[in-house]
Amino acid sequence: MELYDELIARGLIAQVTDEKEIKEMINNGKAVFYIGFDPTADSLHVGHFMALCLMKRLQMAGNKPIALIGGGTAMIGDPSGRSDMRQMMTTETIQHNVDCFKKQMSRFIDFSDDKALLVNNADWLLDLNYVDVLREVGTHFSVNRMLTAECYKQRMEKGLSFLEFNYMIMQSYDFYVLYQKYGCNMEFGGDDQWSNMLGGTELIRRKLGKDAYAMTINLLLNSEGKKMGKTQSGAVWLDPEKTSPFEFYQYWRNVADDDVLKCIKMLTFLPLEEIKEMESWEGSQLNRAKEILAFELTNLVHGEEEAKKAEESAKALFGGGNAADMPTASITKADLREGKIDILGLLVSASLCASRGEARRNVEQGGVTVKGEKITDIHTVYTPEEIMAEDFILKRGKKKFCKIVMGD
RNA sequence: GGGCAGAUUCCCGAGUGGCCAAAGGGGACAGACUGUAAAUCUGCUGCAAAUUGCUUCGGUGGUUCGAAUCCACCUCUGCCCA
Repeated sequence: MELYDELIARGLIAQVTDEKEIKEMINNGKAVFYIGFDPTADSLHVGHFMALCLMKRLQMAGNKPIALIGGGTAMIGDPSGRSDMRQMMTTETIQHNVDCFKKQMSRFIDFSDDKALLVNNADWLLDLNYVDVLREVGTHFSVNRMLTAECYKQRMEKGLSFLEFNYMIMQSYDFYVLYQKYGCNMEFGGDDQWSNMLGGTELIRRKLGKDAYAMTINLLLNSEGKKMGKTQSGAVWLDPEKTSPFEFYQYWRNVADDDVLKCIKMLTFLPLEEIKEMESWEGSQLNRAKEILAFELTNLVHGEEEAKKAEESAKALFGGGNAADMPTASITKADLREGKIDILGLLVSASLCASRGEARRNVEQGGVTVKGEKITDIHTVYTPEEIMAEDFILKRGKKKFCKIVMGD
C-alpha cells in the first residue's frame, strides 16, 4: 500500500488542498514539508507526538521533513480554537522551551546527513521591520476574509487582540520563507491549523506565482469530542521527568473502549493487517488491544526497556501481587512528629493527595490502602521502620500508589 | 475619547449588608457495579492543630458592630458610538 492510502486508512488525513498532487508528491518522496511546533511548554506532548509520527512516516518514504520551532510565533500566540488569550511568555522561557524541544525531537526524527532540518522562525521573524512587512505581506491579506476564517470564530465572541490576529500572517510568512530558502513545498499540521496554513499557500501564490500545498491531520479526539492527551493535571508529556513511563503507559491502558482502535491506527506503526484483526474484538477482549496500544506507544516514546517495565508493573499491580518497579516517594525527618507520621501526612508527602483535607476524605471514604489493607482510622500512625518495610505499599484509589523511601 | 454591561471557588453560574466557605450544574476525586472501559447509583469537592480557627468573591482604600454584597479610585474584558 502506498503512503498516501495508508495515511487515509489510518484516518490521519483531514483536509488537503490538492489531493492528486499531494498524493503523487508524497508517494514518490518528492515533498519537502514542514510542520510547526509552538514551544509553549518545556516538553512535547501527545499532540506533538502525532505530528512527529507523521514526519517519520513521510521521512521513511523519502520525503524531507523540516521541523519548524516557533520561537518567533510563540511570542504572539496562536488564537486558533482558543477561548482566551494565551499568557505572554518571556523570551527566556521560549528559548528554554526551544532547547527542550530540539532534544526530544531528535529521538524521533533522523536529522543526520541533512535528511531533515530543524529551524526556528525566530531567526527570521524577530528582525522584521514593521513597515516592510505591512507593505510586502500585509497587502496580500484581506481582513474581511481573515475574519471569516474558522479559527477566529470563537474569538469573535470573546475578543481577539490585534497581536493574535497577526498570528496567521506570521505563520503564512514562515511558509513563504521556507519555500524560498529550502524549497519547502508542503505544510502539514493539525486540522485546527487549516486556515493558517491556507494563508501560507495563498501568500506563496500571490508573491511568487507558485503552487504550494497544505494537508492537515485529524486531531486526536476521544469519543466525547475532546482532545486526547490531557489529564486533569495537564498534558501527557513525552518527557519522562514530567510524565513517568508508567503514567504514560497507564494513560493509554485506560482509554475508553471506543477510542482504542482509533489510537492504534493513528499513533502506532503496527501494520494495518494486524490492526484489521483487532477490529473484530469486542467487550473485555478490547483490554488486550489497550495493552498493545499502551506498550507500543511507551516503546516508541521511552524505549523497549521502559515499556516492558511499565507493563510488568501494571500487570503485577492490577493482577495482584507486588510490582517490582513502582513509583516511589520520599519523606524526610521534617515530616515526622515525635518520630512518627500519620496516614494523612503520608498521603500528602507522597503526593497522592493534595492536602490533608483531601487525604482525610479519601480515608473516610475507604479509598486508602496500606499493604493491601483498607485504612479506616484517620489517626493511624507509622514509624519510619514500618514504612520502609518491603511490603509497605501505599495506595489511594484504584490506580494511584507508591512506595515510600526515607530521604534526608 | 463618550456611553453601557461585567469580573464570584477548577469551569459555567446564583448570591446585592449578618442565616455565606458562598445555591445549582459541569468536571475532578472516592466508593458500589465492572474488564484498570463506558453507563448507572452513592458520597465528596477552600486550608488547617478541625463541634473550633484561618484565608477566599478583579485590586486598593473607605463606610459599618458586621461587606462577595454599600461608597471612591484603579485594573482588565465585552458591547455600542466616534
